Amino acid sequence: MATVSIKDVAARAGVSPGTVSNVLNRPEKVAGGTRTRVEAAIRELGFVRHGSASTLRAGHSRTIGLSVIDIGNPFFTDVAAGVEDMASERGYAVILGNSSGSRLKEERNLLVFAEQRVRGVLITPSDEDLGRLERLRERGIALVLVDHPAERSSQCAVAVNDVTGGAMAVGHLLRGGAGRIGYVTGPAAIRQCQDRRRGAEQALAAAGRDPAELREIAMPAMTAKAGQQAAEKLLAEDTLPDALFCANDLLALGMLRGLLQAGVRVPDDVSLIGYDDIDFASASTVSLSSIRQPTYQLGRVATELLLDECDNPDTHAHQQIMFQPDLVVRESTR
Amino acid sequence: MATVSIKDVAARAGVSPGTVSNVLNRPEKVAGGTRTRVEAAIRELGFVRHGSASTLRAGHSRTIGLSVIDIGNPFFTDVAAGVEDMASERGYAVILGNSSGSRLKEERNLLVFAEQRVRGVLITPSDEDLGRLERLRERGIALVLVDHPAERSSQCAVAVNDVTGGAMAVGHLLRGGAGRIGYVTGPAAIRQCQDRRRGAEQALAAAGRDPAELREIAMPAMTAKAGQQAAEKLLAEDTLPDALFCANDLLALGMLRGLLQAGVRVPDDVSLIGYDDIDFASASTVSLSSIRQPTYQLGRVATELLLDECDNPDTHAHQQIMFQPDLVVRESTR
DNA sequence: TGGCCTGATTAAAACGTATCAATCACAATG
DNA sequence: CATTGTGATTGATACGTTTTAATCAGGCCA
Repeated sequence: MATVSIKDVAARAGVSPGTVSNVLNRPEKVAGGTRTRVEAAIRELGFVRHGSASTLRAGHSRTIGLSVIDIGNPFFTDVAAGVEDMASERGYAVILGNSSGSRLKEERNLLVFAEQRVRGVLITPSDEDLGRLERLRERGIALVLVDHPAERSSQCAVAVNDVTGGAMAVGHLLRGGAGRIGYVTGPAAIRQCQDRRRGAEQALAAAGRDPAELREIAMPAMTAKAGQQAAEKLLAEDTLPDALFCANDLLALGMLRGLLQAGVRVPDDVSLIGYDDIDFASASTVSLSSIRQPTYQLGRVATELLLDECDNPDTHAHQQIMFQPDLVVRESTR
Repeated sequence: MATVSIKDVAARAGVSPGTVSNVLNRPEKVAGGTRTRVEAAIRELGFVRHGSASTLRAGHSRTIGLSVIDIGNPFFTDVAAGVEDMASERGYAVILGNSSGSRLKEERNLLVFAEQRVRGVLITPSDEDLGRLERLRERGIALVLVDHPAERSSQCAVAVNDVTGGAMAVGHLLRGGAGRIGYVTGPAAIRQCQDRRRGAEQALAAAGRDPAELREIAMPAMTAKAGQQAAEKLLAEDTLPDALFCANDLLALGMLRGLLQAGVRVPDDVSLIGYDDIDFASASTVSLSSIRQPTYQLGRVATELLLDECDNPDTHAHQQIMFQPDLVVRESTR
């Protein structure tokens, strides 16, 4: 209750409040003797700076906002870990917002961020309408898009090349001698699904095949359950494809289970590759080939860009960073 | 840049700043006509309340701190989702801190929370020394322990009964006719591991067996990889146990893979049960029996308790809530 | 000795809001 | 009509910090 303020510290150390503020913010400006005296007073009184007062006066805070689509998804969890680590290294706190893919919740998160006067916002937008994000920048809030390419060069963005990833996956299947290839994907609205399909088609074209050959099986969700349903769908048909590319590992794991239970051998009868390389990809009974993304790194770099923009607004050059994914070959592909 | 304040709104609506503040905080106190006029002005000017100024003046914020041990663990992710949902329903923002099991990082998180003058803190403590948490309460910051039983009745806590869970798991194995039972666990310092073992021993005793029969295989980590290593360890011996209880699902999935690859049939040769019922438990090739915990609910209830303590500090009665886990029987056990 | 410079310290103002006592308008009551 | 009461609104103040200009104490040089 008895909240101890900078004044109490000043009184105890026999200096003025301004000096205490200086040892807090520009220690080099204050003489050695007084500094140690003030630091002692701080320790003795258990003073901790009132962040809100500081923010109010200084005009900016030491927090950033992070808005993700689904905190339950291991992909975003890894990103968040990267963000949190980098932010905490630089003395920033992270306010977490989960949009659950809902535009309404995303708006609400952004409002909270604005109220808190966060220094900047990291966001994986829940849809393609980015106009409203521009309004943030007008308020002086820095912005970095995460796992989404920039629309214009006047903003920062970090992403992983999903087209390349799709091409890697299907290229690998083709090198394994695959004939008919299926693409098991999620909702058409999801950009990542589209990009990965484009990559798959490019790989087919590069191999002198007709991209239209790619057989698409679209599911309403990207979960293991949906993957198993996709398997049932395929098994009800006359012939199976030689190889399957799943738009994420959850779909692939469900598919794997569905196939194995029906007596289909993986990879002997059907090759199978996923995307994301989540932990469980390597732990499944037939370990899963997949496309690895530098997820944690994505979070770290995005945060670094954001803080750079905050700390050096004039010299800061907006960057659009595109990471490249990696092919991870395991047992599920020939 | 041109940040619009409550004064600008007041000028536009032709009222005093105090009235605008009332519209914001106690709309029922202000006459209908002026209220709509003020609300219009707010909308037209794009005013958003300055959270820091509000916090500074009011003496308390609309944020809570959440400190977890490992944001990469699906268990904590689910908890965080529950926290985030409940907090956002009640108009609170969540500041996330990841301690990574490091005491130092935990301290740093708590400092950040204190600076931000969070209304309360939700924490899964990284070790058993809870004394320092008391100091938070002295600062007037509410506190709820998450997934950790309270030490005294003067604090709130929510947890899941790990002893019961352990007993459920081993009881189920015994009913399936298991003779020799193994317990695959993590570091001894982890309270959950100890509690689950105690439950397992109780189940043995209740069946008229000697608790000392329980064969313990301790691993340094609780990951799928560690689970597979545990399998190798077991397979190197003369005889396998009839049944295995793993302290979490990651260990169990690794164990499952190790056993199946060695040609051991599950559940025909060995029954296997895990703990946590993570998503992937049901998606593995032989779906995994497990102990389900109300994880998301844990986060929601913890947040509810915390906000109750914040909003009704006088009538608030500290509660220690202990949830009960559920047995989920799938294919991996007889 | 007087003037000037430098580095350290201080005093005071400002940030945007919430709160509380005071004021106001006006209707109801005696 | 005078009084009281009620509900709506206002004005002023304080919250804890940062920042800027001003002050101060010495040291240096002429």
